[in-house]
Amino acid sequence: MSETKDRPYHHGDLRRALTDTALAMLAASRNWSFTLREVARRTGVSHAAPYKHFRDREELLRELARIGFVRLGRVMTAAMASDGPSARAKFIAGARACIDFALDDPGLYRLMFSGDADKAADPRLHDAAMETFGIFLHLLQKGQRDGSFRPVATNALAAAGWAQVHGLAMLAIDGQLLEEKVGTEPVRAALDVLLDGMCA
Amino acid sequence: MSETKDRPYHHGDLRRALTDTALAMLAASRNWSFTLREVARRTGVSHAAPYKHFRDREELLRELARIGFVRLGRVMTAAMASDGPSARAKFIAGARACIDFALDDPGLYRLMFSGDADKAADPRLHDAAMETFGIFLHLLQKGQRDGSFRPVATNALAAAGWAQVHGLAMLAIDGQLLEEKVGTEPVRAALDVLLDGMCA
DNA sequence: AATGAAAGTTTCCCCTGTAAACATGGGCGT
DNA sequence: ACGCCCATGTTTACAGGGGAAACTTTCATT
Repeated sequence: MSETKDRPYHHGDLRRALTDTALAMLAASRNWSFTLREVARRTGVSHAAPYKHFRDREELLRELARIGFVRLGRVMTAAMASDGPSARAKFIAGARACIDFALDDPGLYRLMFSGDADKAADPRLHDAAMETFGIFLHLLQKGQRDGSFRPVATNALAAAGWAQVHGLAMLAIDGQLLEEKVGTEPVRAALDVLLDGMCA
Repeated sequence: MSETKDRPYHHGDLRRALTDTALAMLAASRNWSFTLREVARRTGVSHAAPYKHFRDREELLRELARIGFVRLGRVMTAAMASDGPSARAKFIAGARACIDFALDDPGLYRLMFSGDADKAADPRLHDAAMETFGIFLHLLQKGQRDGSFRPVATNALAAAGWAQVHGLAMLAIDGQLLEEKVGTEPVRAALDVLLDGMCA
C-alpha cells in the first residue's frame, strides 16, 4: 500500500506485497473482476513481475483463497473460544463469525469457494480448507463426547453444520436473506432450527 | 447445435441458439472460462452478432442463470410431486433433486450463484430465483399447516432448509463431501439432522 | 419498387494473460 | 577484493477477448 518511492530494484518481499494489494482490492470492491496487471500496477511493479512469484494468475488466486481460509479459521476459532462453555453457544458463535467474515469480504469468500480456487490444484489450499473445516469437526466431536450433541455419525453432523453455515453465508452475500421478509434474525433462526436437530 | 449449412443471413432465432450453445458448453466442461466469442464461433456467427441480442457478456450470463433457475424449479417440483405424501419425504426428494442438478451441471449451478449473475441487475433473473426458492417455502408452509413441521417462523424453516440444500450442493460440487471420510450417504445424513430439527 | 428497421458482418481499439529476452544488483567462491 | 551467477526485476511482443462503430443484407411495410 504505502511504498517508499526510492524502492530498490529488488522489492524485498514482492510476493507478500502482491497478495496484500490483491486482498485489499478484493475487499474494496464488491464483485471485482480480477486482473493480474491491475494488481501489479497498484503494487508499483511491472505487469510481468508477478510471474516471478506465481506461475500464473490462478496460482495467485489460489494463494489468496488459502489466506482466506487461514483468516476464516482464525476468526472462527477466536469467536468460539471467547464464547460461553456451551457447545451450542460455541457453534452459533463460530457460525456467526463465518457469516460475518463472508459479509465483511464477499469477494474473498466467493473466491474461496469458486471454481477459480481449485483445491485439487494446490495441496496447500486444500489443506487450509480442510483445517478450517476441521475446527467445526472438533467442536462437534467434543460436543458429542460431553453429550451436547446427539450421537449420530459425527460426519453427518459436520456435513450438516458446515453446509448450513456455508449456505447461509452464500445466501447472505447474495442478499437473499435480507430483502425478502425473512424475519429479523434469519441467521439465528435458521441455526436454531438446525441445532434443534443436532442437540441431544 | 445442428444448423443447416445454407443458413439464411438472418438466423431466425439466434438468441435461443446462443443460449443453447452456451448452456451446452457450460455443461460440457467443468470449470469453463466463459467467452462470448467462443459461443459465437460455435453457434456459427460472427463474434459481434451476440451484441444484437445481449447488451454485453454479463447479460447473456444472467440469462443462462435465469434458465438454470427455471430448470432447477422444474426438476425440484417434479421430484417433490412424484414422491410420497409425507412432507419430510417431499423435502428430501426436492433437496436431492437440487443437489443432483448441481452435480449434473456444476458450471451452470455455480453460475447461478456467482457474482457474475447479479440478481440485482436483472429483475427477471431475480424473480426466477425467488420463484424457485418459493417452491421450498410453499412445501414448508403446507407442512406446517398439516403439522408435519414445527410451528416456528416459516421463514426460519425456509432459510434453514434452503441454506442447507444449497450448502450441500456447493460442497458436493467441490468434492468435499466424498473424498474425506464422510459416511456413505452424507447428504441423506445431513438432511436427516436438519429434518430432526424441523419436524414436529 | 422504395425504404427503414432488424440482424448480421467487418474492422478497430484497448485490455488481459503470458512468453521471451534483457537488465540489475546482492551474495558467493576464489 | 573481484568477478560471476542467479534471483528478481523490466521491456517488448503476441494472441485472444470485450465491446464500439460503421457497413451490409433481408424482410416487412407502404
